[in-house]
Amino acid sequence: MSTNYHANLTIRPRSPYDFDLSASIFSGGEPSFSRYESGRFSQALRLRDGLALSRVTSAGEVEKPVLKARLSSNYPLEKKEKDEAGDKLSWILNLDLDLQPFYNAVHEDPVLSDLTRDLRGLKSPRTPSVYEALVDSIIEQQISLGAAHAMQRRLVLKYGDQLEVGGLKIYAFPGPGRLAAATPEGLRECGLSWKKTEYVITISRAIHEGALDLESLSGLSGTDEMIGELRKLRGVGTWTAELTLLRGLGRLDAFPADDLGIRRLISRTYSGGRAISGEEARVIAERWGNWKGLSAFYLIMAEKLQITSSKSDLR
DNA sequence: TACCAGGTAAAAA
DNA sequence: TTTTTACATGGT
Repeated sequence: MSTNYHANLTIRPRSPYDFDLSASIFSGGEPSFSRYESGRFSQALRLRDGLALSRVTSAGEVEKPVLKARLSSNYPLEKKEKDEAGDKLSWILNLDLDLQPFYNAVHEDPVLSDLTRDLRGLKSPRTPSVYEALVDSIIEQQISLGAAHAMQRRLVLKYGDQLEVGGLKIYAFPGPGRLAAATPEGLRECGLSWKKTEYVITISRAIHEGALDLESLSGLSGTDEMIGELRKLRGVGTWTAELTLLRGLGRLDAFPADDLGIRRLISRTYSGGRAISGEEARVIAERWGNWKGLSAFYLIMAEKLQITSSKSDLR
């Protein structure tokens, strides 16, 4: 039996920001670590002294966004912890992102100018760590997203850090130390192929032993340089590196051109349905300048939400 | 029942 | 050097 502590927090995202639209990417997620449902986003946060559950709702509007967060944990949540949780949530939801330069940059593009109007205030989320984005991306290689999500869920439930708060068990994605100590057989039970268990354990050990520091990647100057560093890791190709930078670091110029889903979307919207190669996708994406990755995210969300652009074949 | 799905490394040619 | 092939599971 543990006492639970609570705290409330107000966060002011940079305008414009559509919380419900942006958080809807977490619909159908796992309630015990990351989920959006009925206007509320629940996320387990790893704070310096332990885990906390955050529950976030909107208290404002797209042009004047205000978020209210309620924190729960098994240790007192003072100002320090509240500030820390606020920083983590701002990171995960990308609340400080200024969308205006993106909207200006794609203004001339017939498809995206429609989407930036229909999806105004949409910001792409980030994983709490680069490490989490990398492990997720490795798991997602080649197989369907549904299969990958089932494996990621099993991995978090099995290896993640746990906290029981208010009768609910919450989980944070395991740190490198936990998976460095995992066995191939243990990860294999989560559904990963033998090869992927080897990639994940090797990378986790390198981080745990101090030979690799993914979280300092942001210190490098450019996206291409970061992709080069990530590609040195066994099991990490261009696609995995780009997806990791986009989701884990919020490098919105990183563009996974080889991605099957993205190629399909660009084919439908910009090539009249003709199948295109990764290289062709890369050429088309050049028009989005340094906003290629966020542009891809807008196309993906438009498909997910069945938003059609009158100037494209999207349907 | 097959077959495909947000790739990658190793084997074969 | 370039081209196949094995891999794993969930949905259709």
